[in-house]
Amino acid sequence: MNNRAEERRKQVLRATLQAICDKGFSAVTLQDIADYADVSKGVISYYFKNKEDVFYHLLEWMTDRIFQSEYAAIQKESNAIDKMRAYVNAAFKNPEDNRIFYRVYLEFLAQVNQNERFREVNNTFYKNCWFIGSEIIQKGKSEGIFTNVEIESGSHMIRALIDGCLLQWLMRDDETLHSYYRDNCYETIITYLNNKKS
Amino acid sequence: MNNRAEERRKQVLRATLQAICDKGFSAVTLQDIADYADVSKGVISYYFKNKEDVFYHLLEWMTDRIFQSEYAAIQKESNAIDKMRAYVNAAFKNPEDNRIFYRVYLEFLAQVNQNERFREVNNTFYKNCWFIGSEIIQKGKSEGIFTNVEIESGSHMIRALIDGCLLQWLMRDDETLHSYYRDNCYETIITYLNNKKS
DNA sequence: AGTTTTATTCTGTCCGGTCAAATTTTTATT
DNA sequence: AATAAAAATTTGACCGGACAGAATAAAACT
Repeated sequence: MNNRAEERRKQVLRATLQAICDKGFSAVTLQDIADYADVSKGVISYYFKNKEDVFYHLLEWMTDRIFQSEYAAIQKESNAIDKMRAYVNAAFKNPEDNRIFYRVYLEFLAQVNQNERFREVNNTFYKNCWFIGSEIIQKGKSEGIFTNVEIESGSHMIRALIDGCLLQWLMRDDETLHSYYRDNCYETIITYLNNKKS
Repeated sequence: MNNRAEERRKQVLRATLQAICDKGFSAVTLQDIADYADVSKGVISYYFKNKEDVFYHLLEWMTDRIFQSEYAAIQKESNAIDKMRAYVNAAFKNPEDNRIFYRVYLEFLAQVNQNERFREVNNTFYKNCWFIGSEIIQKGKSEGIFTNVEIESGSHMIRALIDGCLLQWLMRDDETLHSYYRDNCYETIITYLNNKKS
């Protein structure tokens, strides 16, 4: 069935994610992916054009999952402050899985300069992130807060801080820092959004 | 002479920097480095233990240069606000060269999980960055400003925002955005540091 | 001449992608 | 339902090419 193909593809992508996390982007071979997925090498070529194609679809799948999860989180809340909290929480949720995700995402980021298709996927992801930020700021403005923040640049700065915090957290191999960065990230953003111009 | 050796090493490192920027970390071969440096492959083996050793020394050299340049910049200024401005300016100075630098630095960051020595170099770099942030916040406190910011977490957030902005700037291939990110990064940090707790 | 430095060649390893054969699944026929 | 035929999927051996590092040769310097 068509279903089988879809299942296999997912299986290969999940295997690739784990393989990259363990061995690093450039060290992963087709054989590694096949081993992690418990299939033979030929299966990968059967369902994907080539290795680059596997990576491309993995990046697409990952960034889409991150966005969907973050967007769903803010939609559950009704006011701007809660939405902001939910946004940061979503970015930092699930420490163990998240670490794998962002570790691999970072490897992709490094590849973006060498690969036009990766760049396009990432640009879409950025636009989605900024969209979330814009929605929150706009909601805040409609509530009479966040009055001194520009929507566009504000949404850029929000994502910059989230990414910067995630990066630092990723680089410091200490699980206790997870909530530290999550909470400080949130507090810092709120302070920035709430600023009263002097 | 010893001098000649030092010169050759620098030459190889500079070539490696350029090669990684053009071709990507994992694609760079010893032959590439030799070609960029206008020497033969043997030279590299003569001055470095192996390819990984070249990369290690390059990372060390790069992160040290970034720190030295940023630290020198804040020392030229006398008050906290000016220091902060100088810090951000230093991080964003020299768009073209900087792009190469940070592009390659990003590739190293992605490798950090696979390489203990890289991780150590980067940890040192982070500590240096946080040190700069701490100095600025402390100076501010001694001037009676930045009163509501903790020194440690504040220095973490400052670097997180700088890195996040640099990352976004790097990913968006538009030279006009350089001053946009530099200025917004600075404004956002100052807003955060100056916050009046309600 | 002897030593250091540079250039070239060699060698063993590994990898991505292919493909023909084997296996499994689906469809058609009786 | 049983069987046969066809289609889809899976396998792993294989090939050509690329690379790191070693070995060797040549040149430059002292």
